[in-house]
Amino acid sequence: MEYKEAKEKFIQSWGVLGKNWGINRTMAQVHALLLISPEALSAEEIMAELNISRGNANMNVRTLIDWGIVTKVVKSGERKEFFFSDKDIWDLAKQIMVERRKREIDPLLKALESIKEIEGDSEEVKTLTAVTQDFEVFANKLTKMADMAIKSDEHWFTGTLMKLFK
Amino acid sequence: MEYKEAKEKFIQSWGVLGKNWGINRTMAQVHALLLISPEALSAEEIMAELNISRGNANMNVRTLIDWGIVTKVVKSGERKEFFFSDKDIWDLAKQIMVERRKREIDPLLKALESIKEIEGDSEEVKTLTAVTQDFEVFANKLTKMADMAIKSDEHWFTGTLMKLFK
DNA sequence: TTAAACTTTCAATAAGTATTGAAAGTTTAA
DNA sequence: TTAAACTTTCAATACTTATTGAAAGTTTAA
Repeated sequence: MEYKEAKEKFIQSWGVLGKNWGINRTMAQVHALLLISPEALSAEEIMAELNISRGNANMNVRTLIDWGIVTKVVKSGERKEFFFSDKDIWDLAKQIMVERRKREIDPLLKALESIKEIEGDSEEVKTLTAVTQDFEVFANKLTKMADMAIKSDEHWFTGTLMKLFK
Repeated sequence: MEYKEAKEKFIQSWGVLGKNWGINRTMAQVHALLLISPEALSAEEIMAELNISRGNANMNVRTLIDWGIVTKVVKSGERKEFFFSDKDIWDLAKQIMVERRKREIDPLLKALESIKEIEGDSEEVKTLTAVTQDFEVFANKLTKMADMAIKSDEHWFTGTLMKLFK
């Protein structure tokens, strides 16, 4: 397979993946492009590679920077900004976990917490209470796992945990 | 808090959660409603509770059945169908894992597999190869974890794994 | 059979999201 | 300063996805 074809396939696949997981397709593609680029790229280069407008490129790059998975790079002698993505897939997964947890899980748990004390003792109340509490326990376990994974310096995921599978 | 308020809060939260994870909001809400209902509900009841049309209710219930997280129930003496969702949050998580893996991860891994052998030895080719292979390893590990979790009869998640955290 | 009770489909349309591109804003070199 | 080089914003618009509701399809009791 030629490089060009492989590159396009990778960017396209990453875009689909992102989309399925609630990330804007273009944002995922910009990220894919930076991920496979040995050197940092300028806005112009991103625009050209992905055939997107300046505004679109800017907006998505900025969001990736907010998420902490892309960094601005200044090159001496160059006026424009360049963008680079760390190539460590584990660091990437960690960042995404932190981000999504902050934006989604934490607010959800807060909402569930407030539901906890319902008045009454009908079957309906019992069911809602049970489901809510079960889910809370489940979500807290996931959060704990993620926390541990995120905080560990060594790659817990591929270390401690994976030993279980041999 | 009153039951009605708590119920609405739960359904609304579940909808937002679903949306963030690539699941249609209404489908998530239908599921939430069935999850907290002690008894199976009819299409009519779902329509009334969520203020949605017959077509919409039917379509989303059917998708939930396809996903294996909702079942049809027949009540003797009743002509219409009723719908019920298992209340075990772990079974639910398992089903969702199976579903999403089948639809998303497997095709992605297949695509990455095909990228593996690129021609050339430039920096660009090296980077693309490295990123692809790293990701493949990572995804395979996640898949393996999910597999193990899914296949285990006892609740591996809350058993074996959780002992690590104590 | 048949007709009432129900479920499913699907074209039209509403609602939600992403993208563009030009104008406004900012930074830098001279 | 100023103006060129660049970045950011945002209203207009294109694109995508979800929803409706009425018509078509199916099942069941008599």
